[in-house]
Amino acid sequence: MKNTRTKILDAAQELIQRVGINAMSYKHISDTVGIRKASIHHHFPKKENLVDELLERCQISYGVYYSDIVNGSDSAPEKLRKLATVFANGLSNQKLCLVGSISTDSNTLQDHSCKILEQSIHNTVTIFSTVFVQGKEEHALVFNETAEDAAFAFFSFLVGTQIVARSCGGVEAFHKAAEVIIGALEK
Amino acid sequence: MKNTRTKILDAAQELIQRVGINAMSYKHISDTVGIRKASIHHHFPKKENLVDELLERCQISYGVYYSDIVNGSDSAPEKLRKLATVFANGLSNQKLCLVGSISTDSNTLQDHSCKILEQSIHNTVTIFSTVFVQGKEEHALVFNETAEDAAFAFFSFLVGTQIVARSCGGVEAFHKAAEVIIGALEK
DNA sequence: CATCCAACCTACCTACTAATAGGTTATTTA
DNA sequence: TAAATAACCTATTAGTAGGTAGGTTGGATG
Repeated sequence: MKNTRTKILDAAQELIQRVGINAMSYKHISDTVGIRKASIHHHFPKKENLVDELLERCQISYGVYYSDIVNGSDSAPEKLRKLATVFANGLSNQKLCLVGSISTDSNTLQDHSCKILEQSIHNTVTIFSTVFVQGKEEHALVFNETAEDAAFAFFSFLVGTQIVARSCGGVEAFHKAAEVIIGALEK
Repeated sequence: MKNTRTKILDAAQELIQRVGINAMSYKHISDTVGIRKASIHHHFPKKENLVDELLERCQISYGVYYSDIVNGSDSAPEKLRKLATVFANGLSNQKLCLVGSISTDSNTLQDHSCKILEQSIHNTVTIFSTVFVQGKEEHALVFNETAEDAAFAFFSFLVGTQIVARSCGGVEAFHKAAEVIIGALEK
């Protein structure tokens, strides 16, 4: 059985991914988890504490998830397709990537949260860049700039396409867009 | 001299681009414009009316802006670079594309606003797609899928990179990422 | 058994939200 | 000049936000 703390984090994450960080409230979490609002403050005194821990948690969980794909035995383009599928799956549940969702509201975050967010993005890009190093070595991916720059571009593309496709086109539009970009990179 | 209605729209747009639609309030607009909160309700009875009009207005203004670039005499890749520069300029003022900013919070919008948002995205993609048609004809851009799909992918990429780069890397990271994607498309 | 502590509660606070009611002012129009 | 109208105001509403004070419960430890 999950403890209350984890239940709060899970509910908060889902809410942020669906409606954004500013539309998510302790009231919503309280309704979802079945606990009083004040009890959430017992676990996370301020909203920023909750956000910080959420970002750190997803950094670990998604890091492992991405690493599994990145360190597999597929070709580089195939790995990019698998990474895109992770985002497509989120989209099919109307859920955005947590980092992407929070980034949009980054101007309303505390300094400390911004730092963690920046670190989360940086770590994700670092994991992604392995695929581009592999792709360059195997001549399966062709791109200007460094592998890190390419990984940053690809991650940003996935974040943006998730956001735009949720409003217009859905999962189908997402997959076509991914095929355009991955196709362009592997020529 | 701008009339009050326009001043309200301008202030609201700037606020949404900076902090998102849910962190923007009539109070903020009132402080910015120097008018009472109730007076904003006189012009825009509900917040959704303001958002709707804002989306329609930006559809026209940005439509013209994009069209100027798209219908110019540059090569297709050069036009993509100019479109990217529009987003880079917004980013340098910490401002996101209005459509991108509102899309992130699309799950908290009224149905009618969602429809207009969808239409705005569709129109933008239609304008962008002209460049990809040109690029294919001139063999300056190479991509799978249709020109519309490629335009959708490119627009989504710009939206996402603006969001991610604002949290991590800034304008410099944006330009490098744009070079990766445009470079990949023109090979 | 006593006390300690985490977890959770009720009850409340201040600040802010969108929105409304109703009055004043100034400009335009018949 | 009189009526109508748009623009703006003050004052207030009901609801929600994040956050706090202080009490209850129940299990672990001395």
